[in-house]
Amino acid sequence: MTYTKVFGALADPTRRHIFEALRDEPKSVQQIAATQPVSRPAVSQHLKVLQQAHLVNVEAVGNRRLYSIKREGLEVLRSYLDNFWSDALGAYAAEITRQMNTN
Amino acid sequence: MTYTKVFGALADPTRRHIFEALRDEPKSVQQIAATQPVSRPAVSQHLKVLQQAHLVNVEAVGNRRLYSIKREGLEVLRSYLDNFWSDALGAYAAEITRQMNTN
DNA sequence: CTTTTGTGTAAGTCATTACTTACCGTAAGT
DNA sequence: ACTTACGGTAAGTAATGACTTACACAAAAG
Repeated sequence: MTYTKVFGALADPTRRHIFEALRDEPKSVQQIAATQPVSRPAVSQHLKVLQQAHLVNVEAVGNRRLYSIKREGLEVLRSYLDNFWSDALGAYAAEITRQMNTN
Repeated sequence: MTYTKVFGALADPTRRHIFEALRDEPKSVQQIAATQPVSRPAVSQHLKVLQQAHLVNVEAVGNRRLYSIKREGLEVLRSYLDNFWSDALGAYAAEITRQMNTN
């Protein structure tokens, strides 16, 4: 369920670009929308999805709302990768692991 | 573009389950379909998507087609995570890194 | 050779989604 | 107070997607 949210959030190119735009510094909705080819409400909707995936944080500052990267979402992703091979490590998984170390 | 394919492929729960079902050993379409709540053609279609995302391999063996995990897709994912912070590391990214090491 | 098994693909349907414009409330500037 | 700036939400639309059944074809079995 959480995986679905995170993968789904990053699956859309526009949404991924918005997410990446926040990497260097927190930004307001307008600041983000100015660099994106979609309307301002569209950006708001994307930010909502990113928020539900625990990929961004919001902080209301005066008139504006500053969005920033939140670690939690990406950590879910990393744990998926880390757990993929370790869970119930069978013969085939071991074989793959061997390939990973070899190549 | 590649990111879109991989994230999109793993965003669907059914497709993710199919992918995970291949972790322990290669399986035929029927073997997979037997454990999944969707029809056999649906599984075929999911496998096609996973293939295009470089997440699975196919090998025709006699009558059947054995699907197996392919490393490439997940490696794309891992590199996305790894490059996320390191690319154009700004002040804010450094701050996040500090948080990651602190918490 | 005929039948069965295994799988991909076509076509159609229903739900989801990414987008737009229009509208509303709230905070800041004059 | 009035106006402008900021941003969330509603409503509608066009595209995408996940699923089904029906069909086609190759390999295995009889």
